[in-house]
Amino acid sequence: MNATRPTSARSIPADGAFECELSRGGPDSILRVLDGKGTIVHFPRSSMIFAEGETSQNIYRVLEGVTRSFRIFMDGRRHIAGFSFTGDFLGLGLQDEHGLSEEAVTDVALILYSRKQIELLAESDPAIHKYIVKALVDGLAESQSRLVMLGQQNAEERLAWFLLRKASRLAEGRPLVDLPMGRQDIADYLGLTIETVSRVFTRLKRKRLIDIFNFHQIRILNEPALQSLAEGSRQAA
Amino acid sequence: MNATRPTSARSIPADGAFECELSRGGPDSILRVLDGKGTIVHFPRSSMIFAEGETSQNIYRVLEGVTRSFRIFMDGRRHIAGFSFTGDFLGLGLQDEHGLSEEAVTDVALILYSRKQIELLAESDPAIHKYIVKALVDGLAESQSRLVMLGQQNAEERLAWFLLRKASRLAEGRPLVDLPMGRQDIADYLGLTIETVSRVFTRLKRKRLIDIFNFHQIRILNEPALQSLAEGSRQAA
DNA sequence: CGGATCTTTGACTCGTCTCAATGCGCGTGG
DNA sequence: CCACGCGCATTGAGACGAGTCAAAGATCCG
Repeated sequence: MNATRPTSARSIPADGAFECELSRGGPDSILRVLDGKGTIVHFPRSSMIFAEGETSQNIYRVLEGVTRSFRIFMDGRRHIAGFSFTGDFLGLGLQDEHGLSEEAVTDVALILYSRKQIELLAESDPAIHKYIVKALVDGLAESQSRLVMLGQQNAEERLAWFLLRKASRLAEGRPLVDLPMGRQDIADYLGLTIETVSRVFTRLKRKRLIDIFNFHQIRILNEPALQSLAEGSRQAA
Repeated sequence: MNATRPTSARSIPADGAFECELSRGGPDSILRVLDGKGTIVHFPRSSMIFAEGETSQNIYRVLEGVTRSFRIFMDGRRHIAGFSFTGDFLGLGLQDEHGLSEEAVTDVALILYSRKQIELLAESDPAIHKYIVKALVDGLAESQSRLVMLGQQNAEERLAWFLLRKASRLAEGRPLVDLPMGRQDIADYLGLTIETVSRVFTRLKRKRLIDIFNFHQIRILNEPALQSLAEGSRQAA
């Protein structure tokens, strides 16, 4: 509704960080085809990138920063469907009326493609098609994992699961976790309240499993213990 | 582990129910290509269809009956990922090590394809490829819906959600719900305990929202009320 | 009919939510 | 530069919903 409109800016050319991004691990050579096809746009922290239906028009790819996709309900609750980091696509698997909006958690730079553009590319290039299918399958696997988490885990297990996931994401191997999002974001993502999240952070700190520098910087002190917490009852028999 | 092996039977030819099935609504004409390619197998109620890794070898399609895909954890808990009905594919989006097993809820008849078979077909026929991608996207949408359910809804809302889903599934429009699965199955699917499921059934009955003939036959008496319960806080603001 | 299996119901416990107050960090303006 | 206020995070007390444990009822099938 009252969406903060993009701070336009198709100025910045695809250099520097962009090139660097494309060479991040994985089958990104495939995606080099997308170079120069899109338009770069910037959004300030907490601004809305798209609301609901707009998704069907465009597809974005994160260049820099973090975003959240979410939905707000009548009673004011918010469900966060996921966070997207550098390299991730936004709106890939979503059709028209999904009701998912996207906001910038930090200042972000995105590349914008038209859906048509992507679809044509996918049809002409089987490698791209394959990549997109893989993204969908991965997304499905991710969802399955979260379904188990939400269905079976308690607050402590959920947060451990979350921390480990972000740790491997942002600092390969190193037990330092950067959490650009706030406590409320984490709560809405894990299906908890902000108070519970906060309490569990404190509890994990008292147990010496983690150390909290500030709101956004966590160090994992006892990774194995955290791991077994996160896996909890999740390990298949 | 102690999986009940299939009652073999590749005897029954693809007639009757099969033909009928293929003409059920939707883009099933596309799937006619799959006719005669697969092998028909039968499984008795509660027998295991495949366990974990086997998924990667074959892909099944339900001809008749209902199945559940699930995972068992160390502590004995079971998470049900979903139920599959006539026409559904089993193991489509799953790669190798998903840890999902599949069991027959009722006696079932399945058509079995090799994954290779499907992949070749998909490569040669873009319509099939498109169909599979659509199945993946739909699966993702389904998962998103369940994530909201598990993250935000209470027991009553979850059961209402479940009943309406099954109602539309098995008896288009008519408010009669057939539940081939037991209470424990429903509980493991909704992330509740069997006792809670049972209590909520009773509560909905006392509220005159539903009527319970027997364990497996439910009539929806007040669909709008059930609907608003199911949507609860789900309605987007 | 009898036993196995599944469901329902009840009493109690425990975890998370709710409501409310306090604390902390940071930017703004005096 | 400090004081203030604002937004966010933390902490506490109490309520409530779902889980647990236990027992009684249904239902199915031999």
